[in-house]
Amino acid sequence: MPELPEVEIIKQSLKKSILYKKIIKVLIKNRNLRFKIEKNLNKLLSKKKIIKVSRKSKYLIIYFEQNQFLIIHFGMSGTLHLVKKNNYNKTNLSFYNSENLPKKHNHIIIFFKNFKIIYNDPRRFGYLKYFKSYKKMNFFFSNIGLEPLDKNFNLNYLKKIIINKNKNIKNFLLDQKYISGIGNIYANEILYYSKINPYKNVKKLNISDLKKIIYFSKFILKKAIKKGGSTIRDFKNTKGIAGSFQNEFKAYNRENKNCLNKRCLGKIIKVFISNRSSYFCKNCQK
DNA sequence: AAGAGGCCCTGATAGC
DNA sequence: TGCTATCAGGGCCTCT
Repeated sequence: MPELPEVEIIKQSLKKSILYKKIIKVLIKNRNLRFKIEKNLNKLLSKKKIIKVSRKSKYLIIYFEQNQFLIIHFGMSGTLHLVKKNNYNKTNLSFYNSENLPKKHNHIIIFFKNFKIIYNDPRRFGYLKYFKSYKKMNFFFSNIGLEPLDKNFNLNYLKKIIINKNKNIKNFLLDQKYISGIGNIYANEILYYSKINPYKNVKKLNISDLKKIIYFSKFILKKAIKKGGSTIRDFKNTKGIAGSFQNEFKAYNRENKNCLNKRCLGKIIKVFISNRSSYFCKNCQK
């Protein structure tokens, strides 16, 4: 569930529980995520107090005292589970209730006084990374583009980044070094709302196209956040917060369904662009 | 040297 | 208590 809106939702719910709390210890059950997890993560994080929880595009960032940082990227299947020590006492603390905790793939466990946080990730495309200075973290982030919710994500920025690029707009929206935070779901939705064909080369986009992309990427991401993100795979055994934006998809996952634009008689088709499924209406997306 | 595709990995589902 | 192929919310790495 991890595009920008989903990570934002994780951030918001996590923040309430861990802000100003001290980590007791970190247990690494499997270091082999996308990148090998630092062996001494426990040593680095034990007794550290969390002073801020934030997000940058699809990354969750935890700030500690003494200028230290932990980022979490969720890959395709990463989730965080918050489990109270006494799990009979159910409170709002839980992001996912402990009884819905997956049995497998609980790779990293971070212990606090009265609860623990578990990083679960079946496919292991996600990872946690520690930085010992803001400068180092900043360097790590130096090659990702602005996210659409950034106030500087405007016409000038878009004009600047598409210069001399030879790429279709679908791939361009997914390329984190130009625009960050958008994943496959929201790329499809943004192009549908903007009425732009995913195959259209960015060279051929006119000013009106660019304006629509700016407007609708902000609009859709904000709306998705408001709806708690999108939950594609059914978390059947989870009573935790599930998103509802999937109920509002206009293009994604709607193959052969009617186009929802007024007066359009087209159907949504599914194609593969660079191995990622793309859904669009040929009729209105030109 | 920008851009396309392969690949990392597990699990769910469809079709046989 | 079937087996196999395909697909999934991401992005790094290699090759051209």
